[in-house]
Amino acid sequence: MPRNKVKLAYIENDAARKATFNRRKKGMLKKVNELSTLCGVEACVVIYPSTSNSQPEAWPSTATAHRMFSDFKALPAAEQSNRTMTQEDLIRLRIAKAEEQLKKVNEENRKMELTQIMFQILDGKSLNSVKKEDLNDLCMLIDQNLHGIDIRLQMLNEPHIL
Amino acid sequence: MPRNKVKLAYIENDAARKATFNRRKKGMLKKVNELSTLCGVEACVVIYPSTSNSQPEAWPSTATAHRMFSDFKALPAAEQSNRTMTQEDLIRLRIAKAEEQLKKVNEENRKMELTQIMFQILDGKSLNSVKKEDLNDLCMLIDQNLHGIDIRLQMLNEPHIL
DNA sequence: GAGTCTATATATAACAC
DNA sequence: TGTGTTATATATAGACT
Repeated sequence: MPRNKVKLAYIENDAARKATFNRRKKGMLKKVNELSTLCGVEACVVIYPSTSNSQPEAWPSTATAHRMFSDFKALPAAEQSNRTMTQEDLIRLRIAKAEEQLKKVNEENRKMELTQIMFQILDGKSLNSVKKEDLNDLCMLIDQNLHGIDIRLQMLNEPHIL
Repeated sequence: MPRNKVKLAYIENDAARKATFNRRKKGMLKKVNELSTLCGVEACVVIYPSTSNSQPEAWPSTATAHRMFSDFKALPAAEQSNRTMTQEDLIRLRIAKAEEQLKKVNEENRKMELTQIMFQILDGKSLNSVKKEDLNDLCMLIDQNLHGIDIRLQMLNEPHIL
């Protein structure tokens, strides 16, 4: 914007994009803090650098996100006069969607956990150390992975497929 | 900051604070979107107005949160745990927000329903037609209303209170 | 309240180191 | 990479509608 007006589009140049990211991240967080201070609200920002492999960044902190959630539960129910059934339906829809997301997160976590256990076993760890409740799920996961390996072997044996 | 330089502190004046909140919220979200577009990152903001009884607000949309989660899947296992907690916290925050709204809607609907029944009875409708499960709540509501009437009668009888 | 206006405070792109 | 400098684009406080 200064010196040159910048087109609002993804910056292809790596160095320029990184520089802009750092500059603007700083500026944006300052804005968030000002809003927070001036207006007496709690604000929380999370950035996921989807193209790089760096960690997601959260402000002011992950702990704050936690606390915001706890505080929320303590809120007194306020008077709302215009609520309708239609609105209730919409809210239920939102809850359902969010719960679905939550389920996905949990499933993904479970899969990660089991994958790690699988690799530990492939690396020589004793099966005795695996929790009983993990074994069944682990079998399924290993089956899935074996299937992938199987397909690759087929492709190696039949190079014309490639 | 323009016209006058504003001191970075909580704005006591209600109207001014509300106006500033709306103005700056808009500006801040624009900054977040620009950062997102220019640098190819996913960003998410939650604002929790701790002093008022309004609901927390989240940006950008549910759809974006979905996509953020999908991107997240592709990351190596070691980096997952940190990200997951933040993501999960945000989703839980949204669920809590929606559930709180839902509770309000239900309470309000229930109260309106009972109030209608109460007026129908005052209008001569038989008590036999009232559902068993409504009777208890109805009594409480009527008690509340009678209490209000009682106080008004007292005030009429003792005008010096006014 | 929600817009519009306008003077001024800030944010920041390019450059240089 | 991370600074600092500077010219310019933006954001926005207060006033008015």
